[in-house]
Amino acid sequence: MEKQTHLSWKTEPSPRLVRMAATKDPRPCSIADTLALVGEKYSLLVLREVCLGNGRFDQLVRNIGAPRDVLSTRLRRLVDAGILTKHAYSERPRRFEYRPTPAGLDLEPVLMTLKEWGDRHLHGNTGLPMIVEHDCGHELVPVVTCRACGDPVRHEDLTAHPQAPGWTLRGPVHP
Amino acid sequence: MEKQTHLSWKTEPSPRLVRMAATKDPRPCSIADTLALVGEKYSLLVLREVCLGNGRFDQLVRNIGAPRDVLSTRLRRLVDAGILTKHAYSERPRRFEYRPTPAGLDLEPVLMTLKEWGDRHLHGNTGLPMIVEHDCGHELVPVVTCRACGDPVRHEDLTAHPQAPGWTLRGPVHP
DNA sequence: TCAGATGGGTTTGTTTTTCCAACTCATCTC
DNA sequence: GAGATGAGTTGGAAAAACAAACCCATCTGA
Repeated sequence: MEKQTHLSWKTEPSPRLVRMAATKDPRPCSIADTLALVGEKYSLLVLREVCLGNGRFDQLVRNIGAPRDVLSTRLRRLVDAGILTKHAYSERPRRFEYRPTPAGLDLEPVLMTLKEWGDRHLHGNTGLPMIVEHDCGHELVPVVTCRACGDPVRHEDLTAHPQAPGWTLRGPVHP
Repeated sequence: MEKQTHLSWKTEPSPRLVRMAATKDPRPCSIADTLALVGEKYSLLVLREVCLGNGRFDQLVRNIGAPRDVLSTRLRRLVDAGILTKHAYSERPRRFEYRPTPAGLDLEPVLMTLKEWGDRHLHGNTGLPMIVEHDCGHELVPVVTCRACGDPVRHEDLTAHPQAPGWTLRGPVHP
């Protein structure tokens, strides 16, 4: 798989084995691609605030607890990525508010699943910092289901079909 | 809300306005708490590999493209957090494999929603790097639903009920 | 009227992380 | 025994995060 390097080793400058550092072509993957956009520190918290309607710079600083300069970098990136837009809510003095685009709102499922996990595993479902109510009248407990059959998705029911070389093709993982 | 600082300003050493940097008590939130554990660079990709069954150090290095030292730090942290376990798959020579704990597997919904977003918004649902098949026989397209009513969750149907001060209580965000 | 506060950032200097390449060490393979 | 393999660790340079201060236009209250 990394065979091409074998041929050149004999004549390489380095006299000892040079083992490759992190390969430059990692697995092509939508998860990685998404995280490249929103996986930096604070980015998803920005999205959380913005989805809650708290899109002003000082609200973000306060509610997230991020340094102002970092926040300002993140905001630029998220706007560039088409996840947020910048709205002027006042001329004279010019003041702005960040809001989610439709693509940004499409990231809410990520926030919900993160919240679910934290509620379950970090807060034991008691004394939750925030409760989200669904319009059906109940507390929202998000469940990921399969669009085709509607069933909740369990790890054992999944098989990965990688489209690129270098993948291990597997079904259930647990022994 | 930050009123306590008012009184002391007159006598503070700094002659000019000192505006607080990132407040030290950001919003208490399960999303932030979860990200504190798995939000560092590469952590969720480690989980991806491990859920796919590729839990050996060199596989992780190759498939993720992370520096070995960073990976080794991440692995320690994820094991400490109870998200991974380290299994010896060979004595003499001692060799290890990382596997997800049940809590780790519970993070799969996060991976799925991240993948969905990337598939939709970054790859236009064509030429996807990986297809996951559900046991029902169809390609898995994860949909987040409300456990109580079973309906897909839409942003407009949510209302946040923060349990801590400093929150803005809102329903639908869009104007 | 003007001292100070507010909103939305940028600048500057320091501390942490990341990154990369190389190194280790025990074992297995040719 | 020469070299490869797995699973890391080490050391030094580069990049990011951090904190505090600064900026500038506007508004506010005494």
